[in-house]
Amino acid sequence: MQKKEAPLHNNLAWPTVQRLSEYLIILEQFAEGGREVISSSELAEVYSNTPSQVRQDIFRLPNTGRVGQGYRIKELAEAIRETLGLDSVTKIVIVGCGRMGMTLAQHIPFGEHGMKLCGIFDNDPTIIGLEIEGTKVEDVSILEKKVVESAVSMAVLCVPASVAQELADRLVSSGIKGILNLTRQRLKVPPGIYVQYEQIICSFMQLAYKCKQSPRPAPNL
Amino acid sequence: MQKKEAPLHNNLAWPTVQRLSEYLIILEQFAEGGREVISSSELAEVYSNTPSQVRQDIFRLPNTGRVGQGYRIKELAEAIRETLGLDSVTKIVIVGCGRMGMTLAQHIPFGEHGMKLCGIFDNDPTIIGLEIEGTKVEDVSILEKKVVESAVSMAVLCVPASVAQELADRLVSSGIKGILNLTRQRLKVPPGIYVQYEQIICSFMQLAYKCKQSPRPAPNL
DNA sequence: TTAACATTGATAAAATTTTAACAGCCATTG
DNA sequence: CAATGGCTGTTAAAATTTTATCAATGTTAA
Ligand SMILES: NC(=O)c1ccc[n+]([C@@H]2O[C@H](COP(=O)([O-])OP(=O)(O)OC[C@H]3O[C@@H](n4cnc5c(N)ncnc54)[C@H](O)[C@@H]3O)[C@@H](O)[C@H]2O)c1
Ligand SMILES: NC(=O)c1ccc[n+]([C@@H]2O[C@H](COP(=O)([O-])OP(=O)(O)OC[C@H]3O[C@@H](n4cnc5c(N)ncnc54)[C@H](O)[C@@H]3O)[C@@H](O)[C@H]2O)c1
Repeated sequence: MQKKEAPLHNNLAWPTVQRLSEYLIILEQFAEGGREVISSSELAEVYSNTPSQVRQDIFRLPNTGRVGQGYRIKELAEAIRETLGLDSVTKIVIVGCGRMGMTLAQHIPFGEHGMKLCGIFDNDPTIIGLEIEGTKVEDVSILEKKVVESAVSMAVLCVPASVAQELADRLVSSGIKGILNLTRQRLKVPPGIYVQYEQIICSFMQLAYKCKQSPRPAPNL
Repeated sequence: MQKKEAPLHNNLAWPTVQRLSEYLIILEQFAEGGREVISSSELAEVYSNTPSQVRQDIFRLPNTGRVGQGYRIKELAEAIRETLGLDSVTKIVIVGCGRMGMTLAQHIPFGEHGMKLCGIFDNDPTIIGLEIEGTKVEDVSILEKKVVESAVSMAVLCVPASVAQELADRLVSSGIKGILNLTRQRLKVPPGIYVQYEQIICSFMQLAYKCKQSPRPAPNL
């Protein structure tokens, strides 16, 4: 069975993109544990879907598995990164360094995923100047300057909702390409600029819906 | 045009559930602003989808809009909450009160969404006893006892990945129904228990993929 | 060397989700 | 009071996504 030439337009289904990003986390964990090869059924077992779906998701990726053998974990991870656009260093900035912004700065291993944190901004004088994981918090007044200078492509918004749109506008006019918006404010952006919304409370609601499907089980201590 | 009787089994499509939870956030913001009525096209404009999809999503909900008039925001919000399973108070606990756990405790308005935070647990003596937004951090050794006592139905895991599975097991054996897992550890749980995974880094990756579709625009200051 | 085995790559069928279309209803206006 | 216009509820069609299936292939063991 021959692998077809890679499709010109790597246009993946959105659900596939979502799963691929999660597979990557799983693959990295396996790799850390020293594992070299994984099969679609093992990955499906961990992810809780089917081997068929895993193969279908991986099908479009440039890298090939070995028929009968499974996938080389490192190669597969690299193929996913490349396909998602994380092959070159993706520059990002954090805007708003309160509790949330600081947690992200300290805790998300950007480097491990082909991204580089190259700026943290706030407007609170007591926060400006703090150094977090090697990055100094800067005054938000120089946001545009820094974003343009470093050709930053993505930003995370962790400011109060009331100023989110204003900062989004400033980011967009500085040439940013995508915004990860953690505030509750829905943003208006021009076409060609992408916004990804993320609300933990929504995950709770979705979980509540799942839970509603069956009654609370009895404790089993 | 007659509204059909409510379907017996309110089995919503999963993408619909996801959108409904986001509509709710939007509706709450409109309500705060004093708005009383909203049309499917206005909601679609803010959410960035189509009026048709909005109507299709709302279609199965018990509450009715007024033909020609739009939806009463409060009624619609209430219908969504009810459908998602947030009509009665859903009890939740936070497990792990480091940076992430603390941010959630302080920042997520559980009460506004039909949920009640009724416990925060950690194993660090310097953290145990702290009071966060009116809830004391307790020793994780009494986790099972408290979960059973209060009939808690959902938990958020914000502990190090290395202890995530162990704590998930303890939660499950205490009768928990759903786990919102913020750690990178994929969890094994028995059937009938639901896990919702949430990784901000995955949102970044998904955003990177969106951004890859077109080149970075020139700044426009 | 050959046969058995496990597992992918690929395709086709099934299922789900989105989009489109429009009849019917309610408020408003003259 | 009748006509108009806006917008929902509902259905059906289109598009997308998931699932099933199986030939092909490298590996291992006899
Ligand atoms: N998506 C989620 O799940 C989630 C969870 C928690 C919080 N949040 C949201 O994240 C945002 C931040 O939350 P937080 O807990 O960090 O709040 P916070 O108040 O601790 O932090 C906000 C930060 O923004 C800074 N700021 C205010 N105005 C600014 C401006 N004009 N320019 C630059 N910086 C500015 C403040 O100085 C502060 O440091 C809020 O909108 C909150 O609702 C989202
Ligand atoms: N999903 C995301 O987007 C995201 C973002 C940031 C962090 N995280 C994850 O969230 C988790 C916590 O991150 P953090 O920044 O809060 O780390 P942290 O180290 O600040 O907090 C971990 C807390 O767990 C407590 N803990 C350790 N062992 C425990 C046990 N057995 N029982 C109870 N409590 C215990 C520690 O005392 C500490 O307070 C980590 O797994 C991290 O990877 C996820």
